[in-house]
Amino acid sequence: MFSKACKYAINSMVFLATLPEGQERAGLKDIAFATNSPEAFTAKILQTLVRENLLLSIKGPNGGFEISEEGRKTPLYRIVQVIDGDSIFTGCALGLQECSEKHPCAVHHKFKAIRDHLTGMMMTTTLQDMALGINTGISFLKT
Amino acid sequence: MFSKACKYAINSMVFLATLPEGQERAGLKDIAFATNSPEAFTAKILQTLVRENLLLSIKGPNGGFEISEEGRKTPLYRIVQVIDGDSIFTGCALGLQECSEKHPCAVHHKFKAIRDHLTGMMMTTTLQDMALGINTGISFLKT
DNA sequence: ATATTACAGGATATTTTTATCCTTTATTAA
DNA sequence: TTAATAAAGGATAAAAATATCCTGTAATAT
Repeated sequence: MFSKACKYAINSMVFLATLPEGQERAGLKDIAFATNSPEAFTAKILQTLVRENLLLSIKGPNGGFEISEEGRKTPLYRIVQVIDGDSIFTGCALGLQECSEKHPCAVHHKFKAIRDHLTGMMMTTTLQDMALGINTGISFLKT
Repeated sequence: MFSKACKYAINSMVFLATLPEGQERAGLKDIAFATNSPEAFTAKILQTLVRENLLLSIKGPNGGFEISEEGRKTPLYRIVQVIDGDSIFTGCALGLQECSEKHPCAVHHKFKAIRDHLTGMMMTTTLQDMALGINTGISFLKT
C-alpha cells in the first residue's frame, strides 16, 4: 500500500506531533526508536519533510526535529503525496496508462469508489488527530 | 497497490477469460501483447498460476495457456493472494507488526473500513465478470 | 576560540522487484 | 523418427527500494 519510506515518514511525523508543548523537539535517535525505524534511512526521509516545511530541523546540541505549525495541521494525504507521489490516489489498479470513465479498466468503477474512500479518509485525517489518539492511549505508535 | 507481477497476472487471466469457447488457448506472445506486459517476466508469473491450477499450460505446437474452469470462477482476490500474498488485505497501513482492535495503530479503524471495502470488492469480482466487461466493450485490457 | 553535538548530503551497499536469456522438456506435425 | 514449436525452469542482469556510512556544516556550550 504505502512504501516503507512513507510509513516511516508518517510515524515520525505523528510521533513529533505527540510531543507536549515546550518539549516538542526530538533527535533522530529518539524518533527512530519511538517509531521502530532505521535511523539513517529515516534521516533521509525527514530531510524531504523539512524541505516541504512540514518539519523544522535544528542543528547542534539540543538540536533535532520539530513539527511545524503547517505540519501539525497537515492531512495524512500530504505526507503520502510527498513521499510516494499520488499514484495511489489516482493510478489504475490494473496498470493501464489511461484509465478513466471514457476508457476504464475492468474494475475502474468499483475501484474508484475504494480509492475515493481512501482519499477522503486521508484528506480528513490530520497528524494532530492521529497524535491525539496516541496521547490518549487509544492507539499505538509501535508494536 | 498491487505489484507489477500481480497486475500482469490479473490482466493475463482476464485476457484468457475473454477468449471464446473453442479457441480459448493463447500463447505467451499473444498474452503479452494483449496485456502490454513483458513476455519473459509474464511467463514466470503464469507458471505460478499454472501450479495453482488457475491456468492450464500445453507445450508444443498449438500449445499455450488456457484458463481452467476453476480459474474462470476465481475471484480477483485469489490472484492477488497468490502473487502478492494477503498483506494488502490484512496488513497494517502504518507498518505495525501487531495491529488489531486491542492494539490499533492511529488509523486502524478508519483503514480497516477501507480494507474491508477492498476485500469485499475483490472477493465478489470474478475474472469472468471482468472478461464480460471487456467482451461487451464496456472496459479495456490495455491503454 | 574550541570541542562537542546533531542534522545535511554525498557515496556506497544491500535487498527486493522486475526483466531477460538460454537450455531443457514435452508435444505435435510431417 | 525427426524437425519444429512452445512452455518450464535455471541463471543472470538491470532497476528500484531500502539501508548504512562518512564527511561536511551549523549551532551550542564551555
